[in-house]
Amino acid sequence: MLSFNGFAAVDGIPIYIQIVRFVKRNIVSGVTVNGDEAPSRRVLSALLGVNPNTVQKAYRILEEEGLLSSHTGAKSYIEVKPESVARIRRELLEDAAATVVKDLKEMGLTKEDALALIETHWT
Amino acid sequence: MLSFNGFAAVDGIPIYIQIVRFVKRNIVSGVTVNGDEAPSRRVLSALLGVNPNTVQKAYRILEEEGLLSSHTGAKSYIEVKPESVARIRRELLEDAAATVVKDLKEMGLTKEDALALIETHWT
DNA sequence: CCAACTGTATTATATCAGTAATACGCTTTG
DNA sequence: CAAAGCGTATTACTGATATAATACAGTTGG
Repeated sequence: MLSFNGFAAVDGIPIYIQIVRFVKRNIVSGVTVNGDEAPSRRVLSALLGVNPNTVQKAYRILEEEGLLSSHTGAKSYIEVKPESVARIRRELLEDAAATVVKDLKEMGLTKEDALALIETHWT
Repeated sequence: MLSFNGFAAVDGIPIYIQIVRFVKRNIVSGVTVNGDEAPSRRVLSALLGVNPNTVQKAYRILEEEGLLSSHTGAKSYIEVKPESVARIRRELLEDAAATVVKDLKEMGLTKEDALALIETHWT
């Protein structure tokens, strides 16, 4: 079962986007694998304290990206094809790297400053 | 004059928040210093292609944080007290570091993976 | 079988970000 | 002084996010 342990919503970013990202990251990390059962819309919405429609919005995006298989009446399952993982992994890493590099450079940090910062903040 | 060269808005995050962050980062980096003239609401809004009210929202926040001095009819100026810089610097760095560490760990990266990623993406 | 659960759809409402148009009073500059 | 530019305020509108209440059809387990 796909677990949402460790999911902590940040405000300012739409919840459904955060759900999508969380699932993608867990696929990339290998925590979530092909065939994993996804919690139902109703169950997850109750767990996260959001509306079922918000979860549905996230699930629909995952389905459109070929990462989730849904059929009326039946449970939903994570669907991970190897090529998807490579694509998503590249996508997420590029994005995270580009963002942090842009942010830290804008603050005038050198590469060494940046590396040291990550080093000391890695828990 | 406070320059917005290098400002590139990302979608998904409110523009006024991005303006505030951009100014703060430029203060932290020393590019923007005490007494720098800020572009008027109308000029900056035209430059960024957004509504004057959006810029006003950002400027109001900067003013409330003691980083901008505005008076009806007159130009606005950046107001940087040394203690502000230290505070903002700490604030922004902690935030950037915490975010990237959280993101990369969620994708299953080790500290070494993360450092290598930053290293190769630093331009 | 059938009740419980599933995915899916619809409609209504509230809030917020951002746009748009306009107005007013103050400061600065030629 | 007067015009241009400035900060500030107000109102109305759109679109996106999210909630809420239902409803319906398909699947599944006891």
